[in-house]
Amino acid sequence: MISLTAAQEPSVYGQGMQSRSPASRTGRPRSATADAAILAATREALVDLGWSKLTLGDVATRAGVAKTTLYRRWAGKNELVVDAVAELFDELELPDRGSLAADIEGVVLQFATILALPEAKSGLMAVVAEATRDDALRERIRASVVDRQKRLVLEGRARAQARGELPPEPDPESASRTVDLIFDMVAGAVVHRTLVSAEPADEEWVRSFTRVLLLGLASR
Amino acid sequence: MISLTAAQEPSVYGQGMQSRSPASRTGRPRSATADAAILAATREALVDLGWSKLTLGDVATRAGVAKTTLYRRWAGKNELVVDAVAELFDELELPDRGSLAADIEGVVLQFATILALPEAKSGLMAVVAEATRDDALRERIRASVVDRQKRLVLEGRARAQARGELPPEPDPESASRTVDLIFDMVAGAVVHRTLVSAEPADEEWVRSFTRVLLLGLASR
DNA sequence: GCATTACGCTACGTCTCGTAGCGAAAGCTC
DNA sequence: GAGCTTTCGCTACGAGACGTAGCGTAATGC
Repeated sequence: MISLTAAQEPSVYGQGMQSRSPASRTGRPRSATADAAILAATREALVDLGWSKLTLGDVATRAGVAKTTLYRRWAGKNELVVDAVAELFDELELPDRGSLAADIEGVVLQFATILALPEAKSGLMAVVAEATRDDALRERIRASVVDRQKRLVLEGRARAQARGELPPEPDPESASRTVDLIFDMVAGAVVHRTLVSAEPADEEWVRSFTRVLLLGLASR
Repeated sequence: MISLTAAQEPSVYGQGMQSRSPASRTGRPRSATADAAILAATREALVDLGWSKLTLGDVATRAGVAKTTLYRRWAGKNELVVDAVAELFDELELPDRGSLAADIEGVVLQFATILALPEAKSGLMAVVAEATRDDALRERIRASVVDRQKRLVLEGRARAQARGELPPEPDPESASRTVDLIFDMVAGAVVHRTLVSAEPADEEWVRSFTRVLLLGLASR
């Protein structure tokens, strides 16, 4: 994550996937410390100010860097916030609790915990809203946030099929659609519960949700 | 917040539920035409510019009113967009198609159709994001958008229980929680599918989703 | 008529934006 | 070390949006 070296040439905006090019360019390298400080400052500003009142100038001051440094690394507010929020999802993992139900409950609870953070709440939804009009931004979100979640669904699904808890799907086409459906149901429900209903997705709720989801998937 | 007229009398910001006070105040009444023009212009601007680049000055120009008129009626961008988007959900209704599955599919499809509109996509999520830091705004969204959807869930549920398609729940407490759960699952899944996955919530998807949901709810 | 309120218009200070230019700092290669 | 390259902090700038104030005028009720 995070660049500091860059994509190809001098290093266009953002990080995306830095190739860690062996031909380390000449010149003064970008400060990795500054990157960390900027992203941390962005999350801090999200908590204090929220999305709409967050300004890049303020973030620069909090991070102790010049405003121009921000503009050299990120194209704008959207990209910066995506990267700042994406780091929150780094620790997301799939625990092996022995049963599909327990595994799902664990993951959903992790997701809910992250989403309960004010910096995730105000930041993530705002960039998703912006992404409706910006394909590059949506792709950035997909790569750094969504895919990481989706991988957990795939792993959990494979594990459950190995256990015999879910029927194996022969048709890869329909299997892919099923994964997409599950993913939208899980992530969507947690997001809606947390942001729109503004109620905590606590253990009790997660248990109820998991039960409905699994019963619906199993009985086919 | 702000106040140029009084607190109660004249009818504070927004329309929310204007009491249509019988004691119609003296003085020149507010133009209802202007209200409609402003909200329509707001939706138009959402389509053309998106949330972040939408300015109140531009909306005023599109609507053919003075900028000051906007500020006299709405506290800011958030409130204005909520009202503009809320009108899109006016036509939401629960069709009686004979079975619970068909009813749900109908409602979900209606919801998905509205959410596919660019003015709904970019506007709704943005205000939801802002509402994480503004209780009054969240309440405004709840009253003008969410509750209208939730009522459909309640109606559909009652109808299904009358048909015997769902077990009646004796405990009102747990019944309420179940409705909340269903609501978060339905609305959340559609929103996530449309905005994050950026795939259309078409008939095929809605059928798959409804089947999983109903199987999960019925087998208890 | 008179009081009251809404409207359109203009003008204003303030803030943020995003960029440009500069000298200094920090790496690498030779 | 010398020399090259890139980044950094800093300052300054025009452009644009914000939200408000003030004015004269229009539309209602008494």
